[in-house]
Amino acid sequence: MNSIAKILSHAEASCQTNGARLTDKRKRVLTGLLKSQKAQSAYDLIDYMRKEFDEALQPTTTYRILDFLASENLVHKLHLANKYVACSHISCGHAHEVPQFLICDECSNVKEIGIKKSLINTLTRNVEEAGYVLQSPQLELHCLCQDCASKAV
Amino acid sequence: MNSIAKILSHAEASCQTNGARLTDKRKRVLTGLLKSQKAQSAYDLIDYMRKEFDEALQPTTTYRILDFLASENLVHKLHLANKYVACSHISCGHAHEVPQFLICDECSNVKEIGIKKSLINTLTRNVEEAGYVLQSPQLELHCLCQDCASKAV
DNA sequence: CAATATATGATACGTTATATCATTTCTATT
DNA sequence: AATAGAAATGATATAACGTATCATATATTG
Ligand SMILES: [Zn+2]
Ligand SMILES: [Zn+2]
Ligand SMILES: [Zn+2]
Ligand SMILES: [Zn+2]
Repeated sequence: MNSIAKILSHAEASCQTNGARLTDKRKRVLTGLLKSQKAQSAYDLIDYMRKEFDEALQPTTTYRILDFLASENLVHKLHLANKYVACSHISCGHAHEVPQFLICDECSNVKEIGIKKSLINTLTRNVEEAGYVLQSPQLELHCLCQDCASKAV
Repeated sequence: MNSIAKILSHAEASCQTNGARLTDKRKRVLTGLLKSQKAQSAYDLIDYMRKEFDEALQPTTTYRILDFLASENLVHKLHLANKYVACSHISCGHAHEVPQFLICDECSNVKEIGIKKSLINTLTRNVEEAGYVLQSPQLELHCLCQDCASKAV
């Protein structure tokens, strides 16, 4: 079983646990995002799906499916870049932690890393001191990836 | 001298130091953002300026002016919310630090606080461990403000 | 004043996202 | 299997966000 098939079967199991339906269409969109190996805007993804899989998606459908996949933690929405990226940890088994995204400003490469507990604590404390309540500690950071950083020298 | 006039004179001085021109139009846009007391999208601001000051702004002009004000650190762009907010520290005198924004998901209220050095260090270390280079440590966090949090109980 | 740089006006267009209503597919119950 | 209700998808239109381009006006400098 290749890697994508394995991820899909994990995704399917995870949805089943939550009483959610990973339909064929949703599965194909997820597969597209996985194969593309990068963050894509909804419209990027529409183009990609048409070119690579000859599948016509409308904006409405695409956003709906991406929202669904995000609600199942199979896909993450990067608010900073207006893009969507497949979760890097679908087949890990463990519960999904709060993600932290490193977004390359040059090439849109995205790395998903876990946030350290201590950092979340510090953040939460900062926010509380300011009288606010933290809703989601998901972080998105403007970065350069290794490749682009080395080129930029 | 009322508070806004005071802020504007600081802003003017700051621009002069940088060899930048705070034109009348730019000053009026900054005044609008200051008076509105909250984060606004470019189009929100266009509406606001028309209603409150009977000033017609085109999108192009508005974005240009907002970009200018942001480059002078008089206004900050919130990438997460696609909104702009007047800097809270224009008349502080001290050099502008890397800001951290607490954005109320309910009412769009924004609080600007400084990032603690230790937090920046931790972030930078995390990013380096992942092989990336941090471009800007500006943080934008989904929160609830005090008012909205108390209502939500 | 003339030459240059900076700022603004005006029009069009491209991208991103949602609203709305119709149709199809799935699920559960009889 | 038939039916009814829920969930998913299709289709069309439109709203919201942002930029490209070229023309005009204003400020700065020599
Ligand atoms: Zn993930
Ligand atoms: Zn890169
Ligand atoms: Zn500021
Ligand atoms: Zn609020």
